[in-house]
This record gives sequence, C-alpha cells and structure tokens, in this order.
Amino acid sequence: MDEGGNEAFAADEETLREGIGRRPITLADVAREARVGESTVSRVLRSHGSFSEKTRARVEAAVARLGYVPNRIAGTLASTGSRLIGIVIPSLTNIVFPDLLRGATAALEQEGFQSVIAVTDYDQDKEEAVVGSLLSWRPAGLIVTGLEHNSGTRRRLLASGVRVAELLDVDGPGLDIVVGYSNRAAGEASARHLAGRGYRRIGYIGHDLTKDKRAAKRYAGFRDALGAAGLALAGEERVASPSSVEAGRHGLETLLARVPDLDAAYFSNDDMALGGYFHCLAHGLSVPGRLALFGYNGLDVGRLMPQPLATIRTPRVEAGATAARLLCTGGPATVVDLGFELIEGATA
Amino acid sequence: MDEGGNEAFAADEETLREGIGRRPITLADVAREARVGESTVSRVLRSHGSFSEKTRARVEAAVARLGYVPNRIAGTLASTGSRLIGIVIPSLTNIVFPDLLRGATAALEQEGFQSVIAVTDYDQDKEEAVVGSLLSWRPAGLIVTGLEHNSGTRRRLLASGVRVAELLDVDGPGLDIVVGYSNRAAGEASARHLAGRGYRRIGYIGHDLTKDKRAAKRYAGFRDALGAAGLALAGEERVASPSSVEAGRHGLETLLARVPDLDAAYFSNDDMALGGYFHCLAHGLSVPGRLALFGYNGLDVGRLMPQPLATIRTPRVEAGATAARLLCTGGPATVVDLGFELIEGATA
DNA sequence: CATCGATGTGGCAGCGCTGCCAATCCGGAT
DNA sequence: ATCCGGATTGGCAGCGCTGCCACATCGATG
Repeated sequence: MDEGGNEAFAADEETLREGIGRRPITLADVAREARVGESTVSRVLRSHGSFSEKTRARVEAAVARLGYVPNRIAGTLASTGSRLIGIVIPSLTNIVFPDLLRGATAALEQEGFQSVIAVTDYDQDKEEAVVGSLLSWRPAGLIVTGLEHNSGTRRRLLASGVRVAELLDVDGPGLDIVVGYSNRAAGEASARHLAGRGYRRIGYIGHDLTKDKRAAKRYAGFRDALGAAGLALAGEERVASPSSVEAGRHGLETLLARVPDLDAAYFSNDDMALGGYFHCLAHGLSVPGRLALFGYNGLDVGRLMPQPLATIRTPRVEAGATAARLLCTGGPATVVDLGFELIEGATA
Repeated sequence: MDEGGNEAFAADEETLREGIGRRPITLADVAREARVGESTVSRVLRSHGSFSEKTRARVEAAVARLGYVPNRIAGTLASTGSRLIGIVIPSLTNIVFPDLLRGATAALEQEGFQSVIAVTDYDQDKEEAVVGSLLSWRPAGLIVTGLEHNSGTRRRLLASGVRVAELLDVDGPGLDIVVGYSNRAAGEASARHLAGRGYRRIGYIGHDLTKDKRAAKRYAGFRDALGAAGLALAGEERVASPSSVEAGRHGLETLLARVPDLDAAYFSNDDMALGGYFHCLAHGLSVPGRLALFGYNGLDVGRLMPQPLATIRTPRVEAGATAARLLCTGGPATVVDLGFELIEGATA
C-alpha cells in the first residue's frame, strides 16, 4: 500500500508531496501573496471589522491559491476566549451518553463552538484527571455528567473560573448550570406505577450503584415510594458489571431463582430490561401476566419490542443541547429541570 | 439556585471567588513564586531535561500553592507538534461509532494524546467542513471513517501533511494508514452461509446505501455471492432513514407483504435485524423455520436474544485502538485487515 | 592548579495569530 | 481649495509557553 499504484490518486500525488515537509502556510504568507497587511487578512477571514469588497476578493484568492488553513491554536492564544467546550461523560458504551453528545455537539456547532470529549469510566479520580486535562485547553465551558464529584474535581472546576454545566440530574446542589431531570422522582414514579397496577412482589435488577450515582438515586426513590405504598422490595439483584443486556438477562435469571414468586421486575435501565425481556421470552414466562417489566430511559428499542417496554423517557438529547446553548450564551447559574415522561408500554 | 444556600459548598465559595475575574496564573507566576527561571518550571512540569530534586520540590510546591494549570494552547503553539488526534465519524446514533471511539480514546490516552471528535451525519460535504475545522487545530493525526471522501476532503487531507487513518473498510485505495476489514467479503460470506444452509428465497432489508458506502459494499458482495451460488435476491426493501430497530421492523414487514414466500432475510446490520426479529416475534413467524435472519456487526444484543442472532462480528474497538496506536507511533503507510468472524447463531 | 565534561539553570526569541492604535484614504460639506 | 468624519488599512506588541544557547557550578582529571 505504501507504494500505492492505484491510478485514481496519481493526480493527488503531487499535492501530497507539496504538503509534506514544506513549512506550513501562515497568515503572513497569505498577506504577502495578497499584498495586504496581516491584520487585513485576519479581519477578512473572520468577517470582523471593515474591509472593502476588492480586498476580500484578493485575500480569498490568495487563501485558495496557497491552500491556507488558519491555525486556531495561535488564534485562540492571541484572542482572549476560546471557542471550545469540554464534555466529560462516564461511558461510551451506554447509548445515553452518545445521545447527550449528539445534542451538545449539534447545538455547539450552531454556535460556532467545537467540543473536546473525555471519558471517565465512572471513576471519580479519573474524572478529576480529565477535568484537569480539559481545563488546560482553556475551554469556554465544561459539560460534566451528574452532580457528584470528588473534592479535587470541584475545587478545580471552581478555581478555573470557567462555566460548568452538570447534566442528567437535578437531585442535589449544583456548581453553576444544572440541566436534567430528577432521577429520584423517576424511581418514585416507577414504583407508584407498578404498585398502582397491583403488583406486590416487586424485585429490582441493577448494576453497580456505587459508581452510577443516578441509578442509585432512582433505586432510592423506588424503594421509598414502594415503602410509602406499604410495600417492600421482594428481592434484588445487583451485578457488579456496568449495565448491559447481558447483565439484565442474567440478573433476572438469578433473582428469579432466589425469589420465584416475583410478579414484577424494575430494572436500572432499558438495556437491563431488554435482557430481562429476552430471559422471559426464552423461558416462556408471559409478560406481564407472569412477570411485569419496567425499565428506564425510553430507548427506541424498547418501543419496538413485540410488547412495548414500560419505561421512563428521558430527554437526553435536549439536555445536551440545552446545556450547550446555556454555556455558549453565558447567562446566570440556573437549574433547568426538563422532566421525564412515563411510558406505560405493555410490559407492566 | 444562583443564590446557592446549600451549606455543603460554603467552604468552596471562597475558592470560587478566587477563580472568577482574577487573571489566570501563568508559568511566569509559578517561576516567581518558586524563585526559579521559567524554563526550569517548564522542564520540571514536563519532566524533560535536568533539574535537581530540590528544585522539583520547590516548583511543585509553588504549583500547588497557586493552583496553576498549564496552558496547553500556548504549549502547543510554542512546541512543534501537537498531541491531538482528530476523529471524524459519520454518526453517534449507531453504536459502532462509539465503539470505535472507545478503542481509539483508550489507546490515545495511553500514549498521552487527546482526541477531538467531529460528526458528519454521513454527509461528504460536511465531512470536508469538519476535516478543515479539525486541521485548523494542527493535530498530529486524523482518524476518518471509510475510504470514500469527496475530492475536497482528499485534497485537504493530503495537503495538510498530517497522518491519516481510514477506518472500518479495506475495500479500496487508502490515503495513508487503513485499518478495518472487508465489507464486501462480509457480504459474500453472509450470502454463502445462507445459500449453504439451503435458503432460496432470500430478501434484503437495508437503509440508505448512497450515504453508507460500507453497507453498499456489503450489499454488493452479498448479491454477487448469491449470483455465484446460482441465486438471486427474491426481493429487497430499502428505507430512506438511517439504520435503526424501527427501520428493520417496518422494512421486514413491508418486504414480507410484497414477497410473502421469503425464507431468509439479510439485514444491513444488527439493529435492523433486531427489528426484524421483533416483527417475527410479534407476528408469530418462527425463526428460522419460517424465516431466517442474518445481521451484521455482532452486537451484544444479538448474542443475548432468545435465539442468538446469526451475524458477522467486526472488531470495531480494536480498529479504533490499532489506528490510534499507528498514528501515535508514526510508522509507514499500511493496510491492516483485522478480518471478521461469522457467528452462526440460531436465527439462520 | 588549570582544564574538563556533566549537570543545573536562566534569558530570550520566537510559535501564528489577534487587538489596539495610528495612519491613510475618500466623498461630501464648507 | 480645505476640512471633517467614517471607512479602510498596516504596524506591532503581546498571548503563555518551549527550545536553544549561554552561563554557572562542581567534582574529577591531567
């Protein structure tokens, strides 16, 4: 391959050589080529300040001729504020975070901002490290997930002076901007729904709650609301791994072996619930007759199951977009509760 | 919220004030505080060059006292190469791309690089724009998806002189580094598998092939191999939307209405196939007795269905990691074919 | 006792761009 | 012809850091 030899690229080969090794084109080169001053080129390229139509044409021609690409590193250093937003998410495996990213990057793009993404693997120490790393790019703002951070992270965030948006949770004090919904209330609503439907032997299948604080809040809300309805959890199964279809399937299987007379299962999210549904299908357990299932997140896949999954739809994409816009426009610190929607489905 | 009032943060409040409005701490401040030269601070912070243990301690104490965060914008501008890799993916909706990101960011982190991500929505013009945008950060390398780019993108990539890795496809000429597997061969293998199992009335359910070139290659390989086996597609249904569970479910429904005697369905990927499976479950079509199903990608969810999905497992995470490592270490242009694995499953 | 290399250390010129300010130009008003 | 104010333009000092070079310092060596 290094030899190439595919004729389709013969024409480009020359361009390639041009690019490699040669000193990169700078704004000064463009200025010389267009026979104008550097500041004029800068003004034209940013459409900022005033310049004549003729000058614009000259500069643009020179840019095209030289193939100039502005150096944003230099631009950002010279100007005061960067047009960068750092985004910190715990995982890329769970589709909710790509959803959040999708909303945020779309909004950011509109505002002319770029995003840098970092992943923490649900580890608070790693979060501290990546926050430090992102701050060293002097971003205009930072989007982080959840309200729980270790003290080092909080200190860095506050000391940096950059705007911070905390996402997907409103159950607790925030540092600056908070956009999300109440996980606790979602858990409560789920419990009330199941209790209201007459289920009495309700089990919980979840993943690692020490790492996923939002899942822990749903769990707490669920238990409390169950208690308020005069019920208690008939059993629970927590897998040590992150949430997954597999964890849901095996978790339900394990729990049923221990508590056979369960009549409903509350899962820490839709992935887990889908796994549970697969278990029921594979073992001929009728849903919701023999066992009701309830999830969380409102993923598309749940809606399309033969029986739509009972779950709670969360506005993840909107949360990302809202946070991004708030950071870009820079208003005061606020809490935006986007709420959630209970989807009755057909599995509970 | 802007008033705060939650006691948990009272201690930090002061730190917050410190951060806001105050001129950011620079390396020169640290040097003054530690009573050493700027270059000494720089050397200590990068553990580069020589300095005494005493000096290191002095500098580190000063850094801690002032809460100094190095400015990488300035650092990158001053030094020659950046430690940034740009990653261009078509979508965040399809889990394969977060998988790719996961592999890449993990490997990048190990090598001490940071990534900047951009999304094209499967649009070649948008790809050209985001490539330009990423190049303006003067990255050490770029990871892009697929081998098909418009001429503007190719020109920019070549002219920039940065290393480029093209991912998830090896069916065609690459620009520099290519890491992936043959989509064409995957399509062929799928067709041979279905034909070998005795299916004769085989249909295709896919999404927009003009945008997703790799899906188009699988489709072409599938048709060709079917032809070589003396068969032809009994029918096909292409939805205009991106691939999704919903598109698969409705696509299969539509196709079956038109071609009722289908005995196998080949889907453009596992999401689509899962949708098809849901359709079969909902309508009591036995799988694979009445209808066989075949997917692509080897997602976890397919493995966990009551009957494991017949599909092709692709090494997406490894592709991301391999590409990242090759870019960081900077070897010669190569093509790395990671291959794929046919999962027989139980649906075909 | 001069000389030497190894080790620490500081000074300072850029990296490529933006922001400020001063200079210049132009058309119309005086 | 002269003057004025706005539009247009160029010069240049940084932004905060790194890389290079020069300058100690010091024990070991001839």
